[in-house]
Amino acid sequence: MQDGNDKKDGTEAVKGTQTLMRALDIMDEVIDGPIRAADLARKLGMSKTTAHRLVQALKSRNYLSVTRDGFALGPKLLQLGVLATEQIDYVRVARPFMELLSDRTGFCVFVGKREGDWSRHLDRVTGTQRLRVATAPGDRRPVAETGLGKALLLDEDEASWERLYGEAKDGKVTPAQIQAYVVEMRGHKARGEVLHDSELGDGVRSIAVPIRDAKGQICIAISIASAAHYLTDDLRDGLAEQVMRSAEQISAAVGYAGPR
Amino acid sequence: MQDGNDKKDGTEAVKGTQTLMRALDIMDEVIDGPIRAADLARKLGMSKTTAHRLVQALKSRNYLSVTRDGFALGPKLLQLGVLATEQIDYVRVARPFMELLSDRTGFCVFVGKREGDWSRHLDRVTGTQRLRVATAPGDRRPVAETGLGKALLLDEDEASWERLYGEAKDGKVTPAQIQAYVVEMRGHKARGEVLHDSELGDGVRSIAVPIRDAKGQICIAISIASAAHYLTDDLRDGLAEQVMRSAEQISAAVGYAGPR
DNA sequence: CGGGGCGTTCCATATAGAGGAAAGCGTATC
DNA sequence: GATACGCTTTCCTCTATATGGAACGCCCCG
Repeated sequence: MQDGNDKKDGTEAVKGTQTLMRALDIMDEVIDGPIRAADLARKLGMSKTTAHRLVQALKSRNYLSVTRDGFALGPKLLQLGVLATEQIDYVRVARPFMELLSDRTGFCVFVGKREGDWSRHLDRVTGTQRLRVATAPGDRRPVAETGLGKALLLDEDEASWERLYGEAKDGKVTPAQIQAYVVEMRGHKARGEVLHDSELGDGVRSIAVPIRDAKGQICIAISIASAAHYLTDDLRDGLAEQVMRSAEQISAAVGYAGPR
Repeated sequence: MQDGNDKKDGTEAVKGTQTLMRALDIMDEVIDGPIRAADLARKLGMSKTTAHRLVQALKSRNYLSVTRDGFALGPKLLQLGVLATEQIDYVRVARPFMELLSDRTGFCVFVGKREGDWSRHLDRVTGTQRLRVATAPGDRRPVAETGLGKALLLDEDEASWERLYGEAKDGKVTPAQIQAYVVEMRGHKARGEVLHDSELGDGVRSIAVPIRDAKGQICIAISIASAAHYLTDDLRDGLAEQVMRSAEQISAAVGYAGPR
């Protein structure tokens, strides 16, 4: 967080663009629902004249539309939204955050997406630790039995968890095992984070968190992984916190605006 | 087409917003895919400095993102796109165009959307003619057997046409009838317009055309309707032309950007 | 090494945009 | 029906703002 180009606070960033910035401020206000020009002027501390001029300009370009109770988001945004969806590359967006997370924690970092009943590894950043987890981009595993996969499932209902777990185990599961799995998933869901110990007996442990797109849907997931030996219980909370923060940042970067 | 707020040509509209307009021009260029700042300056006839400043400003607000080969649409647009989708009210957008169409043709104008295997009438404008078609907003009919419904089906495959037609007729159809229906629908699809004579024996005839959203999908349909007595064969082409033009305008107004 | 492309910074200038004032309009209030 | 309020819209003046030229650092290519 020591680099200076944060824009958390909001307003000052590039100088020499007052008009543009004010117009974009207007867009931000309109996000919260239709609003009248006079209210915009008040809220944003500009004259009615200015608000009016900007609003008219945005309307003329279809960024805003006029409704009975003020200005609302316009049709141009529908078009841009669809095109942006096509242009955005989740992996590329996630990359810098993965590197940051790896730098801070030292662990390997992975991202993956769901493909039907499978989880596909899309990218990884090898950490600084000697021990590396071997899973390579492109690998596919049953979605119910990896940390990344379980994070991708957090929005599913319990029936799906049961089905996918059963299928991952090829049907060789007892009702008690299924029940235990569901209980475990409930816990993950409640915390918004998955702690997973590999069932392959290789002692690999991972912490995975889902990433949400602009629609609020889980689109990919991020995880850190290492030997359980390194990823110890007392480190767990701190690390989980960091992974979740990274996930939140990536979610924001792909357009997620928080639960609404 | 005599109203003056067209913006086909492009640039001049509201004065006193050069900066904003230039920034939006940049957005329009970026729509066509990633582009570098220097190219933007050339294409839009501004100095590199200006292009740079605007692009940085847009990036700082996440309207643009940086990629290997230039600037691309940013994540903010994903968010705005989703929200705009929620805020948009197709009926309200369509209303003025419906009134215009009714004024010009004198016929009743309807819009409706698909609900599963049904077609739901959403709004209507009563024309100037004495004869009025009684279908009221809220009415629901099998999607395969109304003009509006058939327009909503133009993107479906032939298997769906067969199924829906069969279900609308409650299974009481001969293979020959089904075949005739499919052939008829093929014709409608090719022309992008549906001419429909009511099967209720009330002599009602309609011309319906689909309206597309930003994703290119058919979201609603518009139709004009009257007694076959008024909506005669020699009027048909001219009227169909007008309905299609209205549909195109509404499509554009809800974000449709043409086939891509 | 030198040339051409790009992104970025600096600065003096003109001009674009801010905001006050006031005119239309529609809707509430009495 | 008269008066008042709030919103939109237009006009106009002045200066803060955005502009573009010049110049720098960087990378790639020949």
